[in-house]
Amino acid sequence: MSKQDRITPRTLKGFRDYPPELALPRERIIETARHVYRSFGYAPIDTPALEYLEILTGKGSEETDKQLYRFTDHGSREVGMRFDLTVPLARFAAQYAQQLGLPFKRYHIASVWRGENPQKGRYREFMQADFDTVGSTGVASDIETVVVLHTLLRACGFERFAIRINHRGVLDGVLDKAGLAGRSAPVLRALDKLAKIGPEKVAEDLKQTAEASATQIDAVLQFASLTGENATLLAEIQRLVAGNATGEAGLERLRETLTGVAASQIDPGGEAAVRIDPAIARGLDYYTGLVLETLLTDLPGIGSVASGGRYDNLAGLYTSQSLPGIGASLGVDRLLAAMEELGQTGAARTPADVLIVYFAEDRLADYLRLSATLRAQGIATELYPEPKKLAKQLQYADKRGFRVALIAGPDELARDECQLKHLATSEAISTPLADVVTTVRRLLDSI
RNA sequence: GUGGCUGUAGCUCAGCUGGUUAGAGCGCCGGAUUGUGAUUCCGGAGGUCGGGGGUUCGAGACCCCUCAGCCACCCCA
Repeated sequence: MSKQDRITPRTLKGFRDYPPELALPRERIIETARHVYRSFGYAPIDTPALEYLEILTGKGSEETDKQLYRFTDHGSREVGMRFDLTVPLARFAAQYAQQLGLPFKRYHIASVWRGENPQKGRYREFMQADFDTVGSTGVASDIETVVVLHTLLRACGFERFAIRINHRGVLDGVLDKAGLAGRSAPVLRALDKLAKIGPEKVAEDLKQTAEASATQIDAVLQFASLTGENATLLAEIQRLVAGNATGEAGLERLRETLTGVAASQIDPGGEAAVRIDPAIARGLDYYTGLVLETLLTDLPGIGSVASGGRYDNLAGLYTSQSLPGIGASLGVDRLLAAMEELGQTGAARTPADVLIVYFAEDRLADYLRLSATLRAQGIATELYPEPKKLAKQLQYADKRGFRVALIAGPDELARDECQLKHLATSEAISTPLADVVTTVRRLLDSI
């Protein structure tokens, strides 16, 4: 093939490749999410990447409709690629409601697609790790959602983050009292931008998109600009929603949620990580109760890495059965981008801990036996594939991020021993072959 | 989708108002060191200047188109 005919290897805008040093921490996030979700009793499901177009359109917001990847398949069906995992859950729950039984708790870790312009932490193909409880309206599920997110972020190695929570009922109450009840969608959308663009621009926005009066704008901004400790906020909000049933109910729910979170003892240091934020509204139309977003303290600009909320009737478009639920979604690839930016991805390019040096060509059987012994005890072990010179193999071990090199040349083998070299400190110790597993394990534990 | 900035070696970047054979640091390969990597010394390889077209005696630089990244709008994970 001539040079001109050759196809340039490249990836589509907004789509990315994951080399080992990225795929390794990415898989770690996925495994952590899976582990945390399962520990709370959520069961895995999976659904197709492609759905009938009618399943997907008109569900998230008009924006998601615009971003939908859609096409006609080979059988002339109008189809679309899922843009989140919540809509497929709604379809799934409606379709199998009879067999599933309620409440139904599921997690779903999979890729979704949105045709929007990419930025850092914002891709056209990205993975979400969702967990939801369908069929329960109790506050316990609200509490659990916050607790799961907190546990998950901690398990991913984050200490500095804030789960910001709010309640749509409170928002509705405030809007109702201000006489803006019918215009909640544009108002909430404007509110959502408060932290980013400031009160003046939000006011302008409210005036234009929601045709709000000066008094109305004032009422909304006064609410959204509230800051302080959760207890203070609860009291302030109480004042603002007083006399409005929806608002008071929402506030009470928010209070119960915070009390429950405290009882869950996820945050022994206090309430710092879970905070009421009156400006959190969420653009998605289907939320009706608790709404939440998670921001990383050291990288707020990348946006929410995990968010969600309560929806009272997600499956209403597919079934007459009422299927309320609550859940949240971890943005796996956004969190990964944040970790990259913060230098938290690590440098390892191998999942194995031990590299066995292929030292003497005629001792391959010994090396294979040693490899098998270590692996049988759960120690990930790679045997170098060729009897190249020692320096080469050690260099390889170092570059890939192995922690221990096992060296067994003719001298060591003659004494039924091997050498274990700790790559980071360059310390080497000798150990009898019979003890190799315990010694390696001790070495790895000490690192 | 709209607008702005950017795109030079594997990586980070330099390259003055267009002027000979496009540079640096790091990395990579080889050797000093045929049983010990990451340090030191010596040598070496590596560039369609994102891609295509145009202006010009001459383009990495200027113009147009295109692809990609980043940022903003919008929206969100």
